[in-house]
Amino acid sequence: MLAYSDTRPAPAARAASFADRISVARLSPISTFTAEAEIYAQGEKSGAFYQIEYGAVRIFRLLADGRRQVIAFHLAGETFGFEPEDNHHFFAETLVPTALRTFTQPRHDAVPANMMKAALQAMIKAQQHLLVIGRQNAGERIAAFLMDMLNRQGEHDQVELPMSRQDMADYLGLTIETVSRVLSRFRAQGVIRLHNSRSVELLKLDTLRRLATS
Amino acid sequence: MLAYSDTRPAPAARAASFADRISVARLSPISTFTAEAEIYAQGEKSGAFYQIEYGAVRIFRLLADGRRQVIAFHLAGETFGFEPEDNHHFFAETLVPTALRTFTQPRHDAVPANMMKAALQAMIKAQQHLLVIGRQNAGERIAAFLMDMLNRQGEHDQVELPMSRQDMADYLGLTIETVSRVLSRFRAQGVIRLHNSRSVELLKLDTLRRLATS
DNA sequence: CGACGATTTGAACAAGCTCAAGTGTCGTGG
DNA sequence: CCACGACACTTGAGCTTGTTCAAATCGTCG
Repeated sequence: MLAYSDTRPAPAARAASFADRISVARLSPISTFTAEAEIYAQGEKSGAFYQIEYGAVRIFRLLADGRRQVIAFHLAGETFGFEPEDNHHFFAETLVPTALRTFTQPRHDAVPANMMKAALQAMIKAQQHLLVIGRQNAGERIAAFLMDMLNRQGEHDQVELPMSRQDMADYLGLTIETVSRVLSRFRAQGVIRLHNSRSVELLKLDTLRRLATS
Repeated sequence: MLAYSDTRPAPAARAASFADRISVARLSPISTFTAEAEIYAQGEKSGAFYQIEYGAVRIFRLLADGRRQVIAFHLAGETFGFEPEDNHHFFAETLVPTALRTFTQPRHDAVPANMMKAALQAMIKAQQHLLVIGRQNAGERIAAFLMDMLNRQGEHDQVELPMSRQDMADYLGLTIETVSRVLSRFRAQGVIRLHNSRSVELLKLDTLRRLATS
């Protein structure tokens, strides 16, 4: 079993916050997935969205020649799967064993305000990520990624990575080798400590924060 | 006056489609801006969103050292300015003389479905752009950009660019020199023809399409 | 005509990629 | 309990793409 699943119980408080305000919450079924399982595929019929009870998910897109861009990672408590059309524009797969609560999208003319807000936050997040990928160098991208993961995990200086180096590389628009080299450099500089390849301790938070927002 | 404004009347049909379905449409005031004018700034109070009557707009973000990422360009008929919080996350500026219709966001619990759809489409667009910037090379990025502009302008093979090379570079995560070199290469290969630096004729659409989606 | 800003072109450089080999870790089976 | 194999990750060396810095050209406007 991956270190991630062992050390990180689902943050129940955060997980509940969204469902509480959705009237159909108690009707929503929960499905469980093994690690590396497909949740939906690009082009597939959409119509539902999902909240993660526990586990982690990657949303990504492929080019014809196999190049892959990971659009987002989602952790326990977060929601994903909103689509403007009837079909999914991306693939969604689990990283680790994962349970999802499925919500069916209202077919009415109006949409709950908190759903709108969740969608808009996903949009802002994607747009912020554009800056990282478009204008920051490898070190800055990794720093931004680590700070983002830290903020979402609520620990003081400990980050558990549910994804592989390849996933990180495909999220940050880098190669697996560059990701590895930057992490090694950070370790050599005393900026981080790697307990194992999926567990990072952030030793110099101010350095990382300065890099991330350069 | 820029060639863009001279040659491109506002596409009235498309411009009307959104406003028609918004009940407050007839109450919405219109404001006009000169070229290169600020519409709103990052951190500024938000609460309204905008539809372009005529003209064009860039949405962007800055790093401390001046690096800039253009998140999106918006043309006549399109909407922008949705925010999940009370403050703008980005800057919005006009590229050319522009008129905007301002809509005040409903403060209710529910949001019109078509507003949700517009927001989700902006999200998908940003996420698609991540793939371009994260995983495509300079030629592919320019090709994708030209095809996108073509699709939004409705012409058969003619694209008018309301933005400078610097804007294009900051949108595509490249430098101004690389943008210029790729365009020159495309011209040398007979893929495009440059009437002037802001007006492009697409001669080999299939080549561009293949590059863009490679 | 002349000047300014935008764009293009050239040459050298560097960040990150590719290809290749090495190291570590974990699960399985003897 | 230890050996083995598979796979993920790390490290190294050379190369490519796109950047940087610099200069030339173009277009527009007074």
